[in-house]
Amino acid sequence: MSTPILSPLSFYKCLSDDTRLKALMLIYLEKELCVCDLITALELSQPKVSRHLADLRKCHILLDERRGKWVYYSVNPKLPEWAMKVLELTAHNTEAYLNDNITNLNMAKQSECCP
Amino acid sequence: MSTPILSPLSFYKCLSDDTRLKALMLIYLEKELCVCDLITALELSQPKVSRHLADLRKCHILLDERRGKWVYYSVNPKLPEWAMKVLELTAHNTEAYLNDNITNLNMAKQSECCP
DNA sequence: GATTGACATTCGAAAAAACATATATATGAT
DNA sequence: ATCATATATATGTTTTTTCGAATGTCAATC
Repeated sequence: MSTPILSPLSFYKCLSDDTRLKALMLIYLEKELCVCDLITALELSQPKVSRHLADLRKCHILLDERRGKWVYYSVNPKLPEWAMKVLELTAHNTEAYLNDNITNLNMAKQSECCP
Repeated sequence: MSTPILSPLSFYKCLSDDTRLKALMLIYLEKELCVCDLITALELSQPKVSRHLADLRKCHILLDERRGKWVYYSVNPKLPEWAMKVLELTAHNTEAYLNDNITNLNMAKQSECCP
């Protein structure tokens, strides 16, 4: 029954790293993504992506769900409304920042990573 | 004529420190504050406050204006609209986080720091 | 049950950020 | 000119964050 406590400071600390911010924006825009999608979209090593996703998970911004071999990440719908709106504003005003990654992601979706 | 470029990453890096986030929220809520107000409100040393204000100034989130002996800081009205809305959402949803500092600030305002 | 694929975690090093202290500058008053 | 006050910057140090590489775990398949 308790809503997860998310201090504004820990929220913004999560957004203050390039990998975390981009991963979060992509997941927000796509509703959910698996780790292999993000590795391709961000062009980063698997441990690096995984570590930053863990940060976002630990402060309850993201949820993870294993389905078979893959782990899917999505934005926690229980996020405070103000935080959700911040994500919305950011995602829709950072096209240039995300451009390359979205291109990579679309290519990833057409390949054979995850179903 | 050019609007100042503010990448989402550098914006959120500025918000990811306790001193900077609180100072920015207080300045946003009060329209403008001088350094001595912030020293009292945040209960921090002068160089520490000054250094973090400089960070916020350097990425164009804050403007500074000297009036006599005092330097007043305010939110840059040329901030991108999405960023301004993020400040609005944050300021009005972090009462508990700012509570003590607002109390301190009101006491500061009644004392003899700046006019 | 051994292996493979997808992902997570640990560890030590390197880089970045934050700190306290000292010093500099700018303004107004004496 | 000198001094006090308000603020900024510079410097050396400590703390935090990030990273790559290696290793561990879990589920599916052979």
